[in-house]
Parts: sequence; C-alpha cells; structure tokens
Amino acid sequence: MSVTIREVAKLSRVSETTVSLAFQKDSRITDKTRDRVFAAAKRLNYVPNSAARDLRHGATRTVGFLVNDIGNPFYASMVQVAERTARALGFQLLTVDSGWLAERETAVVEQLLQNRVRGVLLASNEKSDRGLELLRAAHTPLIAVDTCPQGFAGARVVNDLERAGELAAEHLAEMGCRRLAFLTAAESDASFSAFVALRRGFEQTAVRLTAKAQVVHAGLTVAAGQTAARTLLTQTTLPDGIFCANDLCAYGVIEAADAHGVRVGRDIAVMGIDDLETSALSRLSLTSIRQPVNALVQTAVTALIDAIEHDKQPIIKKTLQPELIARASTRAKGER
Amino acid sequence: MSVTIREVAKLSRVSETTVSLAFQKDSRITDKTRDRVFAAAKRLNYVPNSAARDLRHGATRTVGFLVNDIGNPFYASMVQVAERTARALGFQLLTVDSGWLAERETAVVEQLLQNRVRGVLLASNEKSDRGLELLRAAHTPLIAVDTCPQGFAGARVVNDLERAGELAAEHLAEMGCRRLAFLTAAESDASFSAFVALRRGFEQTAVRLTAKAQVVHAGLTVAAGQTAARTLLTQTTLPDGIFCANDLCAYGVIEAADAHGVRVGRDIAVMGIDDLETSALSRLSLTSIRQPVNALVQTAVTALIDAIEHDKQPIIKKTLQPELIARASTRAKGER
DNA sequence: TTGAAAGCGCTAACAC
DNA sequence: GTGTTAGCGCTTTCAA
Repeated sequence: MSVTIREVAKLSRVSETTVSLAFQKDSRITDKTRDRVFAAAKRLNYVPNSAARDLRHGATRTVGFLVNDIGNPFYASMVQVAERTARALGFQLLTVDSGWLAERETAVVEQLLQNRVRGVLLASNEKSDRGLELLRAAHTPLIAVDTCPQGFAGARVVNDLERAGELAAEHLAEMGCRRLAFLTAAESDASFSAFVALRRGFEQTAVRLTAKAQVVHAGLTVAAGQTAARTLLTQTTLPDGIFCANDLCAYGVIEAADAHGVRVGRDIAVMGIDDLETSALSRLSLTSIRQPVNALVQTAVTALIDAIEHDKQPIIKKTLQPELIARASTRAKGER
Repeated sequence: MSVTIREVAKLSRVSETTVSLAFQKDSRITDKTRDRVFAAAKRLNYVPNSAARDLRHGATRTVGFLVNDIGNPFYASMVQVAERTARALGFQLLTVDSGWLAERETAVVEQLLQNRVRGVLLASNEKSDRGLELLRAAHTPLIAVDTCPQGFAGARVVNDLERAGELAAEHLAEMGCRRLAFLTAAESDASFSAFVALRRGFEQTAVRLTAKAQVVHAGLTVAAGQTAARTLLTQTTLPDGIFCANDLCAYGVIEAADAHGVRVGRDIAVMGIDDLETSALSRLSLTSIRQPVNALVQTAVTALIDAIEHDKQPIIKKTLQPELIARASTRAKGER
C-alpha cells in the first residue's frame, strides 16, 4: 500500500522509533538525524497514517458536526466557521448531514462513533432520540449549537429563539400589524425545537399585543414560502404581518405578494430570520433577525475542545441574543 | 477507552473472531450465535472502531472533497450531493475547505492523505501546485469537478465554462449591448481556471460580435460586485452589458445600478452565473447561467468510486453543457 | 461452526 | 541519542 515509517527508517538508516520521534519534533533527536529522516521522508513521499496513530493513541483528534442540511447557506456558514476554529485548535472536523431525516440521523451518528470522534457539535434537532442515546451511551462530549433539542439537558450555545419570536411579534405589532401569521417549517419538521421556540415566543407576544397569531406550515425554501403565501393571500381576511421561519421562505412570500398585487411594506409586512446577505439588497430589503453565527460556533467549538482536552464533559450554557434588522419589508403604518 | 470487540466476545461467550464474523454477516455464523453477539453488543453499546478496521484492511472507505469555500451556496450544494452519493455507494466523505488560500490548500491535502482517503474530488483550483503534486505522488485517484486546474491532464467532470462565457457574450450582444464588461474574481483569485475559461469564452465572443470586452477584478460576493460597479458606473462611457463571475456579484451590480439611477434591463444588462434559487425572484430576475451541479457531482463521485473499487485510475473526461436562463435583467433593446 | 495467532502502522516504555 | 519490544482493535488465514 502506502509508504510506512519502516521504509523511511530503512532509507535514513535509523530505527522506526527515531523516525517517529523526529516527526514529533522530540528534543532527543539531533538536528542532523532529523534532517536525514525528513529528507528520506520527502523522497519517499511519506505521510503518517492517522488511523495507525489514532489507534495507538487510543484517541483521535476529530470532532463531529451534525447538521440538518448543509446545502442551506445558514448551516454551510456554520460548518465553515466550525472547521476553521477546530483546525486552529488542532482538530479536524467531520461534518455529517442528516437531511432532516430520523433514519439518516442515526446512521450518521453511528458513523461519527465509528470514527471515534472526541466530541460532537449538534445542530440537528433530533427526529428520533436514538442518535442522542447513542452519543450519551458513548459518553461523547456534546454541545448543542444554534438550537437545543427538546429535553436536552446538556451543554449548549444557542440563540435565544424564543426571544427572536418575541422580537418579531413586537416589531410587527409596533409597525401597526394586527393580524399576525407565523410561517413555520413543513409539518414533518415543525416539531424541531428551533421552530417550536420561535413559535412560542411569537404566539405569546402576539396574543399579548394584538390577537391570536395564525400558524401555517410552509417550509424553508423560496418555493415553500411562495406556495404557502398564495393560499394565505386568497383568504377572506388576510394577515397583515407575516413572520417566516427563515429568510428564503420570506422571499417566497414576497414573490407571491408581488404577484397578487399585495404591496409588501404597505398592505402587508413580511419578515424572516437568518439575515442572509441577500436580504440587505434594496430590491428585497427584508426585515430579518440576525443570529450571531460566528460567535456562536466559535464559542461552541472552543468549549467543546477545551472539555475534550481536559477530559471532562462540557458544561457551558450560553444564550446569545438575536438582533432585529428592520428594513422596508416591514414599514410602520404611519410611513406608508 | 471505548468498548472493544473483546468485551463483546467475553459477554457473549464466544471468541473475538466470531464477533467480527457476526458483524460482517458472515454465513458461517449461526443465527443463534449472531443474535447472542448482537444482544451483547447492544447491551455494551459496542461500535466498531473504524481506525482499527481500516488499519487492518490496509484501506479506508473514505473519499475526500476539496472545495474553495464551503460557505458559498454553490459549493455547499455540491458537498451535499457528493456526501449523499458517496454514502449510497458505501463511502464516507471528508470535506475540506481551502478558503482560496495556497497554504491551506496544501495543509488540507496533507490532511486528506493522512486520513488515507482512497480518492479525491477536486473542486478547488490550485493556487500552488504543491497539493496536486502530493496527491499525484500518492497515486490517489483524482477527479476534477466543476472546473479543471490549469495543466491538469487527469480525469474530470466539468462544466464547459468557456462555452458559458460565450453564451453570456452572445446573449448580451443579441440583446443589443455593445460595450461589454466581465466582472471576475478578485485579482488574487482570477487566475483560477474557472475564471480564466469564463473570461476567454466571453472575450473571444465579445470581440467577434461587438468589440473588446472590458475585464474588471471584482470578487464573488455582493459587496464586491457593488464596489466594482460603483466605480464602473461613474466612468465616462459606462458598459451596457455586464457579465459577473457569479450571481452574488451580479446582485451587487444591480444594487449599485439601482442606487445610481441606472435602470437594469434598460440602460444596462446584467447577468451572472450559478443560477441561485434567489435569481429567479421577480424582484431580482437575474439572467444567469445554470450549471448542472447534481449531474456533475453524481457522475464524478460515481466514477471516482468505481475507479477505486476496480483499483484503477479514473479516466472519465466529461464536459457538461451550461444553460442560459434569460430573465428581465437582460432585456432586448426592442423590448425596452 | 468456531478459535488461536499474526499483523496492519504507529508510539511509548524501557533498555542501551 | 537511538534501538527493542509490546500492543492499540480489528480481520483473516489456518487449524480444530
């Protein structure tokens, strides 16, 4: 197969130990020997085998990251930050994608365990509890990021999504809206804690400030928002303030509203959450809620790796505050 | 550390061999023994250690994917498709992100080699040749996807980006534009083959149909397109047809044009490439070039794994054709 | 049908 | 400062 330490040892006329020590920059090795070893290694294109090293060490230098949908820009940027943070701390990141599916979630958790990841970042809300069970049974250090699975008592670095829901309802009420609606994820995904929290915050505040809010199962894509909004806009009493479970969905609502001749920001207020780069474009100018993704992921990865290095369970419980970014899609009545 | 095959063997009162065989569903093991083994394994929460397995086998079941920027939706969706395709074929995917940086590119290639990936999908255009050299020295099966590094003679499944550039220039010319401009990546990244190919196709066709095209270094983000366009729009003779190296950049151009009172689709035509979901929104309605990402990645991963399974180098050379999606951002003079 | 033993590539005692 | 040796968890002859 591939070049081993043995061949490097042979070529540089030292023992395997010496080669190993040279690669670990052990101070016992002379510069001269080290150079000889490195020269041989380079000539042979030797690359250490991490499986062998890990096996010997009894531990890897890998952390896992479980996300729902890596194709979604929100998760993709989390993965990017996580990878860099982990790398800077000497760990590699193994990202797996559950695709919002229970069965795949267990499959990928199993994959992480087979790979003996030292810790796991959880940004996937469990459909089943099986994955969590497995991780717990393995005593794998765990940190929930972004949102926290229902009934999960462990460490977390999360966005205050209930507060985000409140912010949304408060803002819409303040802008003069009286018939609020929340467009959440598809029926099958709406039980995920993120959406539950958003909904709770939104509904409670809506009830307090205006009236009972309508909840509609839409989805997290432009197409889903569009479809849901089409139905909504043909109702006899249409809502005048719509909060979507993400920005993409809100784009779909805007699209449908435009098509129906309903003026966004005048007849109806629309807002989302995630604050994607495109939401700031003046043509969309979507009011959104920004989540401090970078800080979130950096904090989580750092805490996770710290726990790993100190051989303890992570205990961090941090809640980051969302920020409302008001734009033209939700203008006050007076300004209309 | 973690539970090993030995403990499962002990609990189920068989040898380690039997446990191993049982897990491989070897036909020599009786159903009865198998059940006993599985029961014990479950009780102990045994999960096989893939490092040990791989070491013994002398080979992993992992393929690597090297991308430039996983935060970019275009790459993110490639990763998602690659992961699923690989999983379906019994391989796991190890994704690494070069961040467009030469040094990181070599670092992550080294990481892939240490992990003994059996093959690599290359969607990162090399800044240095070092990464490629390493991979070649290791005889790692390699397939370039999306675009092909300069001077790379190996297997590839690519988009015909030169043709994409032609399509863009042809379309703009047909729409009546006479002063074309190409907004490419930042100076430091513009030598990547993808942008070189786009530029070549665009310039050659522009020269043939209209006049010499202007080339401007912008970048691949909204902000970059906006900045570049601001400069461009204050020129004495501004271009009337702009082709951007991706959709995000084009959004930035539209934003700047709106701000300058230059009417997109009337005074100026703007188009991009990638055809992001948001480009179809009527408020943006960005003409773009669609690349068959799913087919591309599926084909590449399948070919790569096929080569791996048959212990040969991949030889596929496939070029997929881009498709122009005309929208309102580039309307014909007559329709204005 | 099951078990004993060797070895994948590497590291860490321990000896020299 | 360098070498010898054992063993990480697993699979795979080969023997029983």
